[in-house]
Amino acid sequence: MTTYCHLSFALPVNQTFLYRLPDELKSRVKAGTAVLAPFGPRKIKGYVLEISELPAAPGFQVKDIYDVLENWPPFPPVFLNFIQKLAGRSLCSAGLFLELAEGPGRSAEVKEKVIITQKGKDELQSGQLKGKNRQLLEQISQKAFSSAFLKRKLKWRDLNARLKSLELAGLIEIRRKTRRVKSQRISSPAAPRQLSLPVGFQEEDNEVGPVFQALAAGEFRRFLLAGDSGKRQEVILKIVRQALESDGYVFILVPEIEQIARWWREAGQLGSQVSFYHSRLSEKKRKENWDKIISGQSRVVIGTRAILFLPVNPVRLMVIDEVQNDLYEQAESLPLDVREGAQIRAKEEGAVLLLSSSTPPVSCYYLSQANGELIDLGQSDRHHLCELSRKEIGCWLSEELLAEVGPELKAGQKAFFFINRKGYAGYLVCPACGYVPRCPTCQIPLILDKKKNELVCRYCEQSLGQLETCPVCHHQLKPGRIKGSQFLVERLKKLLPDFYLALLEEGEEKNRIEDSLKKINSGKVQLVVGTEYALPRLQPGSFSRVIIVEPEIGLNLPDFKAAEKTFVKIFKATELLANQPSSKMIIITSMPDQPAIKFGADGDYPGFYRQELEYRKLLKYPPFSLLVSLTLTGRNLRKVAGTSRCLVEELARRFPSVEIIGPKVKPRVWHKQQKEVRLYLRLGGSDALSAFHDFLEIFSRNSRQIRLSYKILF
DNA sequence: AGCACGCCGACT
DNA sequence: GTCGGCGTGCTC
Repeated sequence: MTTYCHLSFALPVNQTFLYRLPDELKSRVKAGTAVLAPFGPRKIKGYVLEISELPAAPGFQVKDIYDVLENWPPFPPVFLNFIQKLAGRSLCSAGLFLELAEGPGRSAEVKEKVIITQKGKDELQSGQLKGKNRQLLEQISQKAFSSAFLKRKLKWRDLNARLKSLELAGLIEIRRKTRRVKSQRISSPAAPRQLSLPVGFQEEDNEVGPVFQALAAGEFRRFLLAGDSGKRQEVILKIVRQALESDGYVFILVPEIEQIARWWREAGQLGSQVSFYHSRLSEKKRKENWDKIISGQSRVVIGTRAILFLPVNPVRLMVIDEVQNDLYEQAESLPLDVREGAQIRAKEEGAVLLLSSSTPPVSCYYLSQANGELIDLGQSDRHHLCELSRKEIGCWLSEELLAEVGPELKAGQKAFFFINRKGYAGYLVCPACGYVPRCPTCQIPLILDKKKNELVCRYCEQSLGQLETCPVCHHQLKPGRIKGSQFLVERLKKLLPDFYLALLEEGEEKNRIEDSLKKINSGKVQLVVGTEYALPRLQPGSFSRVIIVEPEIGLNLPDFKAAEKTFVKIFKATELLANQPSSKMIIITSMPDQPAIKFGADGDYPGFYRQELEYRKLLKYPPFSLLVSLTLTGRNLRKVAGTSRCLVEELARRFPSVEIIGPKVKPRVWHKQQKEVRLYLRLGGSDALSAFHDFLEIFSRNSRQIRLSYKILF
């Protein structure tokens, strides 16, 4: 009998590899242990998923594990199960996720310095070196650099091979320094106690009774908490307190780092057992918070998706705040939706999953209601006025602005202009022939950025300099009808010169944004212009006027959630108004009867929900069908495209009822190393999902060099 | 991913 | 013949 290990690497290879475990390492290796193993010509870190005794050697050559890497504390078994489930669902290697779960300084870091030798200097001087080798030696002739720096600076594919051969020739020396991090002196996590909730909590008439019961039972259950944000906050804190009565952890998940702050203030009443965690913490802070969480000193963790990978156990409650936010779906580093990842963990941990939003996704609300998972706390009454104006924004500014906003500002009130487009104008147009400059790769109209004086593509972000005249008929190009934030700022500064103005949008300098927010909160700045970026950053209830400019621009996008997204934005903007009769919301739009706009303006979620559900039913969109977006990635676009065609054929054969939309090449792909092709699929219902998943798993295993991932849209 | 290998065209 | 620039296949 020989002992073998199944290793998973943090590589885009969805497969485990078998190694022999030498006797002298046996005592230090368990499932989850990080080890160093030979892999082709390299030696890399891998994770032990399984240890097994096999009587005979398998039919291929098996190498030995080389060494054990420090990792403390070990991953809890429940956590490892979660990672394996996650990997199975994402069609990718568990090692990729386990790497995310490594705390600060869990394993040793290797630093390489590349130094020129005397022989190297001589040969450089004598001029017998040519080409890339010469360039490389010249680079390091004065000062030694790290190999990581050279990789960044030179961007050569064959850099490592070159370094190796030059080292062998004795022209350079590579000094390797392993920075062994001190093993952490944190106390090991306490063993989970038997869950014991106080008996007195069963308030039958309380709407959160079922949540308390699920917590007590310690089994997975999901709830959607809808309704007014103030009430929700209160209820969530009550549930968190209850969960803390037991031993485990509570995770509060927010869509972006900036939203941690709000929870941090609220959770203050829970005392010192609260920590926050996200991917952009400084090394020191990360270590500090990590230690607090792992040791169990902090059992409430507020943070972004990074907290999904905290290797602690047991987790009793997971809250997903702002569950409608599509940042959860767009998580670039994850091959699946964060919300689905959280659900997989909650299931594994036997935790309660609490989805929370004042504007839940329509399909989420529908399904929760159908499954008895809905807790709707209801909306609070709105007291503000609402006005819809069909005027064009330029007209409105010159005719009504001073009457509407001027007196408010003089009285010390604040006004917020919401415009969801950056730049000066949405496009340029030739007044004579109608020519519109477009992005040569993405084919969409270019945005005029007056500040930088250039035309920018909002898909691929490339800028194309300024274009003064029409290339067809040489007339002067004019800004088009759809205006952006820069236009608004320019006009407002002219029309209301006595008041300070702040612009809040993505891409502004971080310090400047922070400064602006401080001045807005202190009342020094009374006039705010912002895009979607501004909505979660401004204080709710702090404005007496909110003016929404042309919210309809997103409605034409080919996205079944376009209306829902528009509704949510308007709803969020109304929440910025002080809830009193003197407050007023003004929407400047050419579609005042559009349901998303109308119901958004009234802050009427039930109204919008009923209307939207009707459309979804008619068009067979979620929740009345299962919509999946499927992505194929790889180095070679021809291969990716070929595989996608093959996949479409196979799908059509095996799942005749599945509707296939696409394939489409993603517009951004041209600028990335990895090429991407995307398909949209409509499955009949969720019962088809597991067969679909199994098929994809086999298909992905058979198509090497291509990565597959799919997200369920809802 | 990262590495080796192999093919090809450009340039001595 | 040699160098650099890809594309391709493989890793227990």
